Amino acid sequence: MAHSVDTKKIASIMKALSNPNRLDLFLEIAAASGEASYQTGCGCECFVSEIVKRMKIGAPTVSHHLKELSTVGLIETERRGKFVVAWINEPVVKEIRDLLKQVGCVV
Amino acid sequence: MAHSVDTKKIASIMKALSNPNRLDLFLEIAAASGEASYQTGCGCECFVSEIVKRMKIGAPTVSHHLKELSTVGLIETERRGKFVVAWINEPVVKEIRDLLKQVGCVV
DNA sequence: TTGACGATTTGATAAACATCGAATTAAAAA
DNA sequence: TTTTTAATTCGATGTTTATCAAATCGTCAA
Repeated sequence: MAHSVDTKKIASIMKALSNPNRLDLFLEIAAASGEASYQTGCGCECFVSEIVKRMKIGAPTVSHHLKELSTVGLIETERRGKFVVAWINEPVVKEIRDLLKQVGCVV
Repeated sequence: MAHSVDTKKIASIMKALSNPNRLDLFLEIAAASGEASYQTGCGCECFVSEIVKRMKIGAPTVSHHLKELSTVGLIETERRGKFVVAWINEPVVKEIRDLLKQVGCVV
């Protein structure tokens, strides 16, 4: 079985998670999504401004990272009045998970 | 449940997979490992020189990518006479897989 | 309408990266 | 020993990247 994967696409997703701060941001969104779904049924979204406060990088950088995560489809965002909410885009995460499942010894 | 993950470490693994050629290389090793294990029980290793021929980048670059994959623990390599063999290091792959399992809506 | 606040864009800069050709090392074959 | 082949190291180069400060935009509340 040949490995016919869209390498460029997968690589771009990996790249989006390859910066510590951006990965952190991603995991914060994931965690907040989990909480939201726990509290509200399944809000599965969180306010970005809350996360920004907890992070050690400035708002412009966060904004930049958000766009990068969103460009490769790992998250989705939406403006809600003054604020922005973000949530994980499951299918893309699953794509990576599935790829990694096929990797390695078949033992 | 807080997300207490070694973000730097995970990010460095993601970075190792964030270059298309390097990801390709990684997947080639994975595929060859699978084949080897199928044919021989579980050789789980492959000759790098074979892979190099199939790729569109030069040997120096491949060498550099191999080291990068190996530094973060995604693969292991060993010289065997004139050649070098490589194989996937499962535990590290599993680490990533496990992290992604926890990501997203809990639905 | 004006002020305040969250978010984004712009411009700049320093650091990291991918890649290559040339030189070098390691090991086998002649 | 000399030659060939696989792999690595070195040096250089052009590109991408993360980050910030300053400026701008969008939205709401006085």
